[in-house]
Amino acid sequence: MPVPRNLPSTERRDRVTLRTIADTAGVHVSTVSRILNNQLGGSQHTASPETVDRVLAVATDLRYTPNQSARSLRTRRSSHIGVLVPTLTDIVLATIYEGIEEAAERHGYSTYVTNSLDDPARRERQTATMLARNPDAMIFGDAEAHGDFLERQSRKGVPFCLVSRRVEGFLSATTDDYRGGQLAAEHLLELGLVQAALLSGKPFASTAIDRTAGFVDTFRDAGHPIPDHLILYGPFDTAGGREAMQSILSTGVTLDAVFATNDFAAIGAMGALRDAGLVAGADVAVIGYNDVPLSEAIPMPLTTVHSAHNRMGQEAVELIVKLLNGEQPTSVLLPPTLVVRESTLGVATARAAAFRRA
Amino acid sequence: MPVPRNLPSTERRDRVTLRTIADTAGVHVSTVSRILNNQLGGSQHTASPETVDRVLAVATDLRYTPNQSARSLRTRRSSHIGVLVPTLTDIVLATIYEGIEEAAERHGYSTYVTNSLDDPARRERQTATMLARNPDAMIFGDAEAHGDFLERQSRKGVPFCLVSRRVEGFLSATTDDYRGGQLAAEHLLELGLVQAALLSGKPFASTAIDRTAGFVDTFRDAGHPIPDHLILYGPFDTAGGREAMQSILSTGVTLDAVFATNDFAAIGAMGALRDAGLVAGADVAVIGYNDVPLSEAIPMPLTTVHSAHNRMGQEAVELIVKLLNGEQPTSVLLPPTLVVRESTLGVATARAAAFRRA
DNA sequence: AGACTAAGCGCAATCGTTTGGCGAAGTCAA
DNA sequence: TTGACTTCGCCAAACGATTGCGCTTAGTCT
Repeated sequence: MPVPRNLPSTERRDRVTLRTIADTAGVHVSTVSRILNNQLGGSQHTASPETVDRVLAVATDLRYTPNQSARSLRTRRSSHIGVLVPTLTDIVLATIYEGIEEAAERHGYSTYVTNSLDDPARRERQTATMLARNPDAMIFGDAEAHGDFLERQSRKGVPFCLVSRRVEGFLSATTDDYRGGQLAAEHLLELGLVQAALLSGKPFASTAIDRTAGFVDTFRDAGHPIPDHLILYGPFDTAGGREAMQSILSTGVTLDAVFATNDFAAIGAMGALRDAGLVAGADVAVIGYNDVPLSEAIPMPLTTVHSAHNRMGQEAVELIVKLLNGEQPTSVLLPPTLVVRESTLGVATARAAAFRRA
Repeated sequence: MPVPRNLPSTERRDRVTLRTIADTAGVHVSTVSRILNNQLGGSQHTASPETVDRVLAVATDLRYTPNQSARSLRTRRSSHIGVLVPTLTDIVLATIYEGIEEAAERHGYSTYVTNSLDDPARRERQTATMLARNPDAMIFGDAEAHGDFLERQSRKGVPFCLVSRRVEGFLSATTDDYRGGQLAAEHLLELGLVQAALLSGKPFASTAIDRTAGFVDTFRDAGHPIPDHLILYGPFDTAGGREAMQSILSTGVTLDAVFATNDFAAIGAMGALRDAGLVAGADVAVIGYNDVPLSEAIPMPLTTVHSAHNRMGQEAVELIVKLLNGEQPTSVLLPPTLVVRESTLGVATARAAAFRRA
């Protein structure tokens, strides 16, 4: 193998600073600074058009890039936004983060992200680390419904907003998870399915809480209340969803439908149904949440509730930008939509067929 | 809804700087600086034990956190590492990034990440943005086998290393993908399966190239060369894997096995087999790559090649740290392992049964 | 012609840290 | 007592950018 070529260079990279530009353009450093910054909103301190052109030419010629450290030392603004999410290995959060990044870049901010794994101690540590980097603002994707973390955070003077999960009284960009739960429930009820089990999520996350409430309320109002023992909480991934479903099935209940507050749990549940000799989509309708790419690509495409995750991330940044501009934005609540696929469509048909046969 | 409480605070946050500490401890600012930094490697400039204690006490008392901007303005070191990946929504890259983050934090570096989407123009832009933030080093997870990007990058004086994908002549932390391809092939050959199709990945990524080569070479050497028309390239996710498999099946070939260079493509392929009335794992063995969590949780658990993604990320950072310490590290190549699950185990048995019946 | 205005630009302080250099005091030996 | 060293800590100059203030000069008004 040849010698790697990407070693640190010893040669002193001749840095181009305001001074360099000032000297070659024959003006003072402060003039250059003003020209480079006011470019758009030329208000107070202007320079003659010729000077502006000359300086701009020199700047682009020398490929000037401002030293962010110097700039933020002086201005006390960093143009950084710190982002905290439960984990980036969850495609939903990763997608939200992509949206955040896109919007941040558009507004001239750069972001850095870390994951709290929903562990309070870790969250404290990560937040402290982020604050040490002097972000102009922060975005929390891992807010918990209870606890005083956000209270304390809001006393630190760094503005922030929430994304994905909301908490009453704090600015947030989320989707209407209660409505999402309703959509799922209405769909099942329209199909005539009334015996439902529910795989909820983390009990401290508004996403799980709201989706569950929307679903449960709708079933109750329709006259088909869901008994408590058919509602399971937990951090469900595919394996977790499978186990949860198994434990429900092991009680011997008869089910028409299962609603899981995330697609991976739903996929796991489908596995458990299969293990039990039931056909997901024919014997039991399965409905998930999030509409991850996988859910339409699996052998039994999954009915699910779609949310605009990328968009949500972008909205969070828009809120932050408004906040930083001194405006008083209000929380954003995006509408979810139902995506109907095979995993819920076969059951009614199968029932009808069975009925006819009988 | 109550008024959001996370608005920017107007109150001037009284910053505690070296000066604050110096004043309350009754020493000079430079003394404080030295004490806080030399703490470990007290070499030239020492302070008396009493002074050290006093200053340290004051510092922790006032909860001093150094101003990174000022520090990096002065030292020309940012303690930042820039990371570029194809996309964070791929769980493999997200896991690698988590490893990067862990190791970076351990070494006192912080990271920021963006995704290039494997788009050359975007890669250039993102890299420029990152460089403007003066990283001490960079990590590229989206290296392409050809092109002069890395060549040009190495002239910019910012050290870097590659992760996930390797390129001859550049420092990298990867797994032995050629070996991984071999493992997959050997497994199938041992099961007596000789008619294989191959869903390769992006033709410019060393991961796809090497895995493919390892697999193809092994089959060739065993006397069962794989015809070109059974090797498909493309950026395959689940849907893509499904389509690719369909197109192969539509040619009417008989297959013993399919090897996909990523698990999602493999899952898609299983779907296509099912559509064609074939049972994955019984009629056709399916083997994937990466061992993502989903692969063991699906109804037909997937045989796959496991790589230590988190570890790989950490190794990349270790390389960077060595580089920054002036050492000349050599590339890291982690060994993959084969994880055998049901998707390859039923075929031989089914054959034997069929044979007995005949 | 004198006074006043405003455009155009330079001056210098400042943000918080780091670090080479230097001075004062203490230690030790001769 | 003196000279040679240490030890401990202060001084001040950077790093690169921003910004309030004030100095020119040219143009306008009376």
